[in-house]
Amino acid sequence: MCDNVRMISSQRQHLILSRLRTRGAVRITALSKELGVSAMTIRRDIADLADKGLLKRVHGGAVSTSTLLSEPLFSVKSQMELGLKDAIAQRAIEYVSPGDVIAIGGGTTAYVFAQHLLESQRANGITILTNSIPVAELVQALESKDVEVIVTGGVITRSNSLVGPIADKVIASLRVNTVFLGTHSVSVPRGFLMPNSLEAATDMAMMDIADRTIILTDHTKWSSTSLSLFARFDQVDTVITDDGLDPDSATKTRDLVKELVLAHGVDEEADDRLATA
Amino acid sequence: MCDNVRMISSQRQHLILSRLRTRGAVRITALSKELGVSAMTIRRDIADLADKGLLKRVHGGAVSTSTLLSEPLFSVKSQMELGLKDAIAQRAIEYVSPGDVIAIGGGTTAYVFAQHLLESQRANGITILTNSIPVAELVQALESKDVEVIVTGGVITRSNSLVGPIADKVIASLRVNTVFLGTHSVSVPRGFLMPNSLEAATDMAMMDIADRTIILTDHTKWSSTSLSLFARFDQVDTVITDDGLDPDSATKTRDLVKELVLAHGVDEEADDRLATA
DNA sequence: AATCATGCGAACATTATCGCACATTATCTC
DNA sequence: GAGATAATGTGCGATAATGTTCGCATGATT
Repeated sequence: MCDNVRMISSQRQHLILSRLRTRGAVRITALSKELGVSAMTIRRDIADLADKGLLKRVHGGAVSTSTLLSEPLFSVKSQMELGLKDAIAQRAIEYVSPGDVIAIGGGTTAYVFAQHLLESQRANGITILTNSIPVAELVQALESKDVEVIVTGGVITRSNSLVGPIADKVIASLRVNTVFLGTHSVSVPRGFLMPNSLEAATDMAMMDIADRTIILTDHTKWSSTSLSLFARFDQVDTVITDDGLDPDSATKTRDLVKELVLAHGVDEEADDRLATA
Repeated sequence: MCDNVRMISSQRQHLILSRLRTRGAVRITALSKELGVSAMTIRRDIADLADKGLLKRVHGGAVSTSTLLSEPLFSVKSQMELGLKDAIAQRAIEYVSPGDVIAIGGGTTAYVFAQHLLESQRANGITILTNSIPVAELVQALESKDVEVIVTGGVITRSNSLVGPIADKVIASLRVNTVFLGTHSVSVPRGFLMPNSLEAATDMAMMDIADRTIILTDHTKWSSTSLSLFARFDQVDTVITDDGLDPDSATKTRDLVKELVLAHGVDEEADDRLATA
């Protein structure tokens, strides 16, 4: 189709890595067809990248060495405590059933949750409402799935979330089973806070239309603080965090929220998913 | 673009860097055609810039030094017929004034237009309403100083556009000076068509809120056809295409539309023209 | 286990790109 | 304007990237 265009080799290799990050694995035949180059060229590209240790060669293609080593859609920040976010995401998936209509907010934690969700079987036939551009693009990248995505619209923020009156109005006209939100900080006993008051308002709008609210947040958020409160503890059904949370905060939080889930810590078994690919 | 005007080296080098920022990589052959200078000159420019550490030379062109870190905007499809789309985009920029509120639709042609617009000075203080996720991300990625972006929301399509009743409703609540739309096919004398009727409806919604409608489309669209009509010729103010359009279609189209602009494109046939001239 | 399909990689063919040396053209200076 | 100087274009052999062929290995299927 686009045979007349040739990409620079580094562009190809970059795209391969990009695919690897979103899909975890790539096939040589598929890449060859998609990029309009011969399979041999793809092999050579993959060999180069393997020499640099950026991926792992397997029969028929390549898999990523460390799944989430580099995250294209987010800054370096998301590389920290990635194991924690993975663990949290894995637990959160249990709260989704096939056919559900869910909402997913902005931020890296919610994004990692979306990644795990879409790789699992629970994503079958679900509908996702989101104000996060990365989440929307993620679903688009995995076109095979039976997932519908609705984007809220609104003004775009530095963190690639959509906020403002347009977003709030769109959200208000819809309804979802469960909303999954990240948070910038947790304040005991006040609740959950965001640095941006517009984002806080959009999160509130999402909670208003949801039967159930689930907060996804790693334990470091307990020690930071922010400007705008978007949810009190009694408005939240479940808080999912990791077991790095100190016992004192854990007990205090458990008294305030209906359910507190502690996902098991820093794990390196992220390669499980890749082995099957 | 302005092939008959010779740019001085610093202008060329500035443009190369600018391309690099938006696309992540440039190809010497493409730049040579686009700028109307020999490949050797481009090589010397790139060598200069590489000496200053402003880019990295690779076989066939150059890549941005920061391309290793982030390049989510690039897609293979957007490189097709780039010369034509670039020429069209450059002409279209003239229809934007600082401070304008404009709407930009989906598709690669509109995306390339957005790229050029944001590189130019005309983007100062403008507000962009778009239903294209790539366009929205583009503005975000460039950290364009003085540009506000509003995303329509809606259901996401294969082509990363947002459509459906939500998009239409959001659009209907706003108002813009000018709307820039791509099209899948041009039918003389019927009008402009899209393969997806939801996208057609969203394009119509954008036209409804705009004082002026401008269609951006390369000449190949005259020879294809689609399902859903979204605009008749008399509803459109300006059609911008490239001079690869055959004279017969050009005259017929000129009779139907208020203004037809033929941008001087650079494609395969351009070599023939240069050789004979 | 036998068969078939697919993927692999080495060797070679092909094409595109590179960069030198030099010709040409533009630009500047007086 | 004439000459000097810098910038750009051109031809060509060398080089790198990519494509192709084919024998062999691997994985899947029955």
